[in-house]
Amino acid sequence: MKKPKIQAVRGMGDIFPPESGAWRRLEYRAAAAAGSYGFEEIRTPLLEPVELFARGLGESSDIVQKEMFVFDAAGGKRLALRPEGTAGVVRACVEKKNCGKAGPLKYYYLGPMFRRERPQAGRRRQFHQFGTETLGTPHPAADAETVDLLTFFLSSAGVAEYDLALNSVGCRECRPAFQRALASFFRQRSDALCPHCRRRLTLNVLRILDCKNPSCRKEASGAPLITEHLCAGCQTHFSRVRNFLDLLAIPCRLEPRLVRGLDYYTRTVFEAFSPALGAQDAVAAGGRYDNLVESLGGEPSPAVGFSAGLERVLLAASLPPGYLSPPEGGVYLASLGDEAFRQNFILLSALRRAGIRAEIDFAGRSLKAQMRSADRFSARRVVIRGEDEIGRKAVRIKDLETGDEEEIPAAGALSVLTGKPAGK
RNA sequence: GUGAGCGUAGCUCAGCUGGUUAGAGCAUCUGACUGUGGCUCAGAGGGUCGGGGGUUCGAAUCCCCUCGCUCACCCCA
Repeated sequence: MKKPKIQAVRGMGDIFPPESGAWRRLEYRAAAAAGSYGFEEIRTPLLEPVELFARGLGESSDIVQKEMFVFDAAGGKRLALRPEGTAGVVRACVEKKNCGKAGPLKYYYLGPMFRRERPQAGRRRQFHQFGTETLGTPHPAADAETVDLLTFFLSSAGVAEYDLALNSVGCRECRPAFQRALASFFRQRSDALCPHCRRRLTLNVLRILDCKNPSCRKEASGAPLITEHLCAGCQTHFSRVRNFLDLLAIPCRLEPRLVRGLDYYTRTVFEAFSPALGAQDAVAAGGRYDNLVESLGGEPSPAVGFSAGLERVLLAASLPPGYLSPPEGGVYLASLGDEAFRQNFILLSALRRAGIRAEIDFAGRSLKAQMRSADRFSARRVVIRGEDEIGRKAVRIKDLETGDEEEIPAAGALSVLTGKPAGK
């Protein structure tokens, strides 16, 4: 280590094969699932003005307070790497002034997010999320559709075991009263709360509910429940969402203490946990955000969405055998001598352009070494070409599975190997 | 941001209480009557023991600092 070597940024690792293959397949399944539910892809920038997230996620949220990568751009602008996907999608839609004017907008996104946290199992600084947003409908069926898609995606990705929790956090009509009730409840018991939660008393009472501190937990178990303080509208909405989920026979657990980290959620919230995951066990989460569009400057427009952490999906998935197996098949071209290499090089390109996986040795090594390479390449057949074959205007083709070998005219090699008649 | 554990060949690791040229398996390369794979056998290359400093006659082994990784707290997907 003479020269200081350049290393990847903490929490932002590389993905090599064969894992990269698993990623591609996972992303394909996500896109396919979203597609069949009527969502189309939206791609938004990785960089946004910090104010978007500050306003969108809530100034008091941990993400905004300490987890964003922020940069000073030329012209005094402050930019942030997106820590989540929803704010950007909403910003894009508001900017195009098309927030569900004619029916709901349904978009899915897939890509990297950035949060400056200490890496651990299932948590990276650059991680990847797949999510959907449905803008412009207050209908409870939209909530159910989102949850349905989430469960379909998880099972199609190989996540068999998970716990789906559902709750309603009310709206701006009924939540304040509940928060007051909760605050006065906990204030009477503040001695039993951890220091964090004592601060939460004034900052964000709701979060005391999902504190992991045993003592806080104990107190929280006797706390008033949001579900008993919902206004009529929220109550109806919640029960209709549950009805739709029942119709689809989606198993979920009502969790009156489920709270989300982002401030923009209203009414429905849900979260999927995997027992295979470790400390960071949330594999996907989401909910309704009826006020976000408005608070980002758009016409008031109710919306609902979810997002799944793909690293965690991969960790929680039981991958089918062969999921990580390397590619195989195709042709390996072995050459003996420069002229043989040149002729093989031409054939190589033609094979590849015909869609056949093909490889050649650049190093001019022994035939034995090239055969070994062919085997490692998992080729099905090897083209052998040396001085002898060139003299006869032929090539030898060896089948690596059967060991059979035959000599054919060089001119016919391409059509034999592609299985297509010559001249095509 | 806090805490704990760990950093030895490309990979997985061994190196007891500090002591001769730092090892193994896998991988790679070469060879086994000189143009033929997968098995076997033989051999080779590859490490400033994360980096820096210190203790010592002597350190991969002890101490300090630093960088990195991992897990957990926090929080979240």
